[in-house]
Amino acid sequence: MDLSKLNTAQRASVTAGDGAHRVIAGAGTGKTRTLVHRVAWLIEQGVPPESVVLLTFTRRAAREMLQRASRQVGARAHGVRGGTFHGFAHRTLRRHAEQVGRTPQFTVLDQSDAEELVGMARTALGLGGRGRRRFPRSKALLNMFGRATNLGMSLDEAVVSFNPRFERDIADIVRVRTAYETRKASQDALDFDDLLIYLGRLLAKHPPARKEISGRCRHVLVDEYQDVNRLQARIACLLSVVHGNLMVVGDEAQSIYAFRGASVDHILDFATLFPTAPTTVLTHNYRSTTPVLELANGVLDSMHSSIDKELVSCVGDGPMPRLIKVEDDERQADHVVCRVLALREEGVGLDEQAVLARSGHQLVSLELALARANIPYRKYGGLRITEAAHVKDVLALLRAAINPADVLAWMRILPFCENVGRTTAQRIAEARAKGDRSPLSAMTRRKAPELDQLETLLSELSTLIKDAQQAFLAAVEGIRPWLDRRYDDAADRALELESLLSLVDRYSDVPALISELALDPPQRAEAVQTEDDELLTLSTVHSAKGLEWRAVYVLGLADGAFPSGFSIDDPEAMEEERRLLYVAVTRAKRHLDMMQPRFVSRRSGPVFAPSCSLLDDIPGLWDRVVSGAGASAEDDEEADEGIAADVEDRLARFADYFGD
DNA sequence: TGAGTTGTTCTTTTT
DNA sequence: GAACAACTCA
Repeated sequence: MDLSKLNTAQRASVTAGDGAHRVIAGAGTGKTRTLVHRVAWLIEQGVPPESVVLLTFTRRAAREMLQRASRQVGARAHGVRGGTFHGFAHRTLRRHAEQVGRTPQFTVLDQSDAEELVGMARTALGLGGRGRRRFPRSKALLNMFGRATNLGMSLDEAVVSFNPRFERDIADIVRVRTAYETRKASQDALDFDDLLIYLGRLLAKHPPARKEISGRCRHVLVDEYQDVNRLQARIACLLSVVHGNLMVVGDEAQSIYAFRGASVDHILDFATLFPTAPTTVLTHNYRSTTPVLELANGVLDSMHSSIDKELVSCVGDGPMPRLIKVEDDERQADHVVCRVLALREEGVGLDEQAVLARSGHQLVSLELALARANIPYRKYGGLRITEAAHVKDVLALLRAAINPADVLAWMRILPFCENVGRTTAQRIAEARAKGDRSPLSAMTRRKAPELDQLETLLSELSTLIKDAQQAFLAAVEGIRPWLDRRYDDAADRALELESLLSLVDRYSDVPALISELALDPPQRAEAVQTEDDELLTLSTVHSAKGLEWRAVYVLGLADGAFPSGFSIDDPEAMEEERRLLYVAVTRAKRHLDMMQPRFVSRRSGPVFAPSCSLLDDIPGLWDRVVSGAGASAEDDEEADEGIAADVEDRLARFADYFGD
């Protein structure tokens, strides 16, 4: 194996001996490369690949790393167990299901399943109703439960510290959670948080299970350690408790998941847990030019926390980052489209360019503009295919076929049939969950002949569970007549379902399909086949973590957009916004355009955004960026027209309001 | 009891 | 723009 291309610090991490080890790796300093070589080196030293566990933030990251490691040491690298904490927990719990009160066939609830189940528990307890004072919605409730578990605090504490306005409702909130737990147990399901909780509990409280599970983890490597929460940090430690080999890699300046309980404390306090553990710091940046890093360092300087490291470029000089003021979303989109095409002319391919935004919906106007300009793109952090209603329908069919206790699935598919509504669906679902196998059509009061069709379809599906592709095909065929009635764009949806078939063949059987899709739902864009191999990337900043492009555009640098309106009054949240900006700008290798609109779009319409506090707080901003030419003269004319249109618009509203 | 309509509220980032 | 509750009518 060739270690000569690594620098001293990287090599030290790669060839570190046994024990605990921490690597602090600034953006672009070859963190992934180091991990990849570490894995390869371990294998070359004779460590059995299946005793190495590589925990990453996304499954994509794990796949990529193992691919690269296999270039070093061959196919053996694929024997390494890798994936997300949730994926690892899922696989482990399948083997220990009985110990956590489930069967090995348990279902994994994704976010929306969990929300629905909380909603059912909530209404069943009579906590809906609007006559009474406001009670949190199911989404908010699930959020509270998640906060509590991921931070390792009680639900009471979590409500008091994060949702004090619901303090008076704590008793009821606790009741909902108890009911939710009961429902999950009775339908043999675990939600995302449960996967971590139960694995944590198993490791902490069942010594034989711990011995078995951790015994198989000779080396544990954790990527993006700055984004683990308390529960995940605990799991990482417990997994390595038998052999004592734990390597964590991260960058405290890139911690961007506080909203789900992540805390930099875990990487910062590593030395408290492992006093003798060495720390390696990677500081040489191989990704970006000096001007890009000057700006990144400026963002670091604007942070209040004491992150004390400057990135030094090993790439050299390049063009200055540009700050471009535009009028609004549309002008912003137009500018990006022009610039993307211009750079492409200069030889920067579409696949070397990316547009990043704070939230997914900020990309919408750009998508329209790209479509008009015929620029092919791929969007990350947008809709997942499993969020599409018709996909959920098909999956619900399959779920009901493999697990009759899956009340959520029944509640989704039963009302397809004419004369079956919520009430009937609920009655049937609960009866089935209790083991009642009488024919569906015998369980209603009204006549619902379509229930017989449904029953036939389900029994057909249950004979196909060993073959994910066949079963999916049959489910799509079976659901087609109902699609027409449910959706006015049924034809498009049917087409999309057919195109998903190619995606399904990577899963072995139906249970695998269901749980893998819940844990790692493909982006909707990924599912659609395109002939273009050169695609522009659109992404949220969160989903761009760990990636890099030659040219990067950061959208919506204005208070209310980036930073998010939710963060502006909260110093802690603003600190996270700064880290997000840091992540965004450090994705760029060479070209960086930051867009600052004067108006940001809200539901209620455009809102004037006088400034961007994130930029204002960067010391010496104007030494670090140049003011970009917003647009050509002819574009300015259009901008004037845009403003004139605004004035007209306002005048019309005034006239409306004052009753001219 | 199902089906369809209207009004209110909240609106981010992901496994 | 979606989720949810409350309403109406058959």
